[in-house]
Amino acid sequence: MATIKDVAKRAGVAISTVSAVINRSAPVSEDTIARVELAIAEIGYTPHGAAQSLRSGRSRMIGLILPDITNPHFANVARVVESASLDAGYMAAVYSTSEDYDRERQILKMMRAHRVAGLIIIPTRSDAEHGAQLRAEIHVPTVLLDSFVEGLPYDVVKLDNLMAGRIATEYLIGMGHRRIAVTTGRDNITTGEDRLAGYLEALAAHRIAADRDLFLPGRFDRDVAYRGTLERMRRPDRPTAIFALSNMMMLGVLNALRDLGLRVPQDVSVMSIDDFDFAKILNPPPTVVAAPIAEMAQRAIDTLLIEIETGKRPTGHYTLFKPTLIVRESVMPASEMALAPAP
Amino acid sequence: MATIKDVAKRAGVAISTVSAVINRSAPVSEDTIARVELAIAEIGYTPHGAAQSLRSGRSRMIGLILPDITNPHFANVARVVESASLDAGYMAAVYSTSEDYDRERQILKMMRAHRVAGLIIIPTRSDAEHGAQLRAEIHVPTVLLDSFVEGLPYDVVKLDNLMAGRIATEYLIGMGHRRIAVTTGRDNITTGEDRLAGYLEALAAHRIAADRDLFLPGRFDRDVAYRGTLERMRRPDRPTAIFALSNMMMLGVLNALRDLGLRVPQDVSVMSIDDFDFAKILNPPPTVVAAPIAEMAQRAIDTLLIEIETGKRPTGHYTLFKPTLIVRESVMPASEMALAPAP
DNA sequence: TTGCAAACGCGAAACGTTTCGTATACCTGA
DNA sequence: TCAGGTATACGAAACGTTTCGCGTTTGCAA
Repeated sequence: MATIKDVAKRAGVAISTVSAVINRSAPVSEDTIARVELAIAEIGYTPHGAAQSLRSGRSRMIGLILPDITNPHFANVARVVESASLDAGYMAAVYSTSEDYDRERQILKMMRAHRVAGLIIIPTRSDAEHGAQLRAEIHVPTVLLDSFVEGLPYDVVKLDNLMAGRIATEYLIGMGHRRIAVTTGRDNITTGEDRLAGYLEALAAHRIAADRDLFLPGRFDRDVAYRGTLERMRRPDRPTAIFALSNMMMLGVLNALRDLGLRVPQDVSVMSIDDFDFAKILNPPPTVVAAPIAEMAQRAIDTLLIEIETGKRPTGHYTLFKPTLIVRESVMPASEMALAPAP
Repeated sequence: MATIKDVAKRAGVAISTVSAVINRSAPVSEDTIARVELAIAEIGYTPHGAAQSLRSGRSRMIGLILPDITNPHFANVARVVESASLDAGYMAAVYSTSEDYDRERQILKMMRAHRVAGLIIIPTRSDAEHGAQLRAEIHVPTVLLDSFVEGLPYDVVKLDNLMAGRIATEYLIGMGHRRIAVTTGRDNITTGEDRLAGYLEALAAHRIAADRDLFLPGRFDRDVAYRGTLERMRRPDRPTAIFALSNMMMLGVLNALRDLGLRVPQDVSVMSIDDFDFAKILNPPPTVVAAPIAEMAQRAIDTLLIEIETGKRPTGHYTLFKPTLIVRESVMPASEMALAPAP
């Protein structure tokens, strides 16, 4: 491969001059610039990234760590981050943790080995212990996306999850539902906790007693939500609506309902948080509270790039995005529901 | 950050000895190994990837270039590649082209700048012109996944698309369908061409005349397939079944059918190629011909890593994977279909 | 004409590794 | 005892850049 030396020789200038042209880092005459650029084009020279980052101490790589690229929500994030970083001249490395701590450590180690310039993390746990671990392993500008981790001084970009939970529940209540089941998230992850808090707030505002018998285990996992729904819906005192705290869990809920022979929304209304592309073609298309994923991801990468390029310390600042209610067909007024006999 | 020099000082050995320990590249006494490893652990040293690749000429990075990470098919590929490369000590950079040639060039340039050790490409065009372009821009071991590009000497890992098209069509014919519409792919992409060829082969084997009026434009795009289906199904002589050549197109077909008030499979049977996770919860769950995506991706990355590590020239070899028929509920015997009046 | 600043270009050091030729110490067999 | 081999450790060069301190040239004012 051609090196800067080859370019210099061909253009008849010093290596340092070529460097100055490439980086526009020192005044060079028009004439010389032209000669150098011609030489670069002629021999098809591309600067050696490793050499650049070694010498300059800046790496032009960023990392994106998320739970699972296979989840459309995260795939959308990846898409935006990837695209924005490419335009900014950075190479993005995307990794899925599968919510496995060892995997996460392995990934962080790799990021460290490659001296990434910055990191965007969608954490899978929010507790202080995990925060301490992360803090010990990360030494670059970092932005937390979607959720947050206690005791970490990084900037945070997330949805107003409390509000999302409240909006969804309010809508269900407004449709006359009183027995609203909810698939819960996981301990130590604020996303779920906040959404659940929003649910409880809405209930309280309408003087509806919260009933722990309507909490279905979910863990943000489709299969767990599936089993939880199956189990609960077979028991008496069935809820008239189910509120899934995430899109994956909604899929599990829908699946379970289908297997039970329960129709949506005639037998049970369903709604969830976080829209996704395929939602529209589900049957029925689900009513959801949607997050502006693309804008959030864009904000995260913008924030990160600014931090990297200015060397500015993170503010530890929250950016909260507002959710939107998207009404489709998976919820019907409680009064109109079929008086289906329990199976 | 700690450097190898710090480790050497702390362990009381030469830099080259530390290097030998890290890479197991030269005999070092047990005793020294222990001292060095202790020092590494104590100061939390991680080798500087850029320095390593600069000096050694090997980069421990690979690139995965695909059309769109947001498509579950490709997300699954990414997952496998990412995971396997991590375990092999490589960092994977995943990029979506959006089937945009300028984007692809930009990505390739970035890959070149970072001197990736190898590339896995899911091409968006198969023609010789594109092949020549790629060939000019790629100078590292490369594996072509899913499709292939004319005139490129790289190894290819793909589905037996002809067979997939044949199996799907045979199944439909076996269910008594004679007027089978097909959403076509795109020019210059063998994946679609081969699947279509399989369709035609099956028709011919059963002495059913192919009818160009049953070819719906698809371009592997959901929206195009949507519009194509809408347009065709409004005209007389409707097909009794639609064969979508990819999962995304199937989504478009389903969507169109839904908007037309046509039931699946009572009014039209639908099937497609390439299963995906959400398929199971669609209503009805679609009958598909599935590709073993994970195994294919695994094979691609394995092949690539071998090529990289052994420096072996690519064989230009095809690895063809066999598709599997998965019968679910979107196809019914033509004889049992509702005699729905045209809307 | 002279002096000085600005503009431009150069050379060499340094970034953190790997690699290779060489040095040292020890052991073996004659 | 000594030559020669083996095992281990060392030092320095090199990878392709960026950066910085210096020269040289040029333009302009006095």
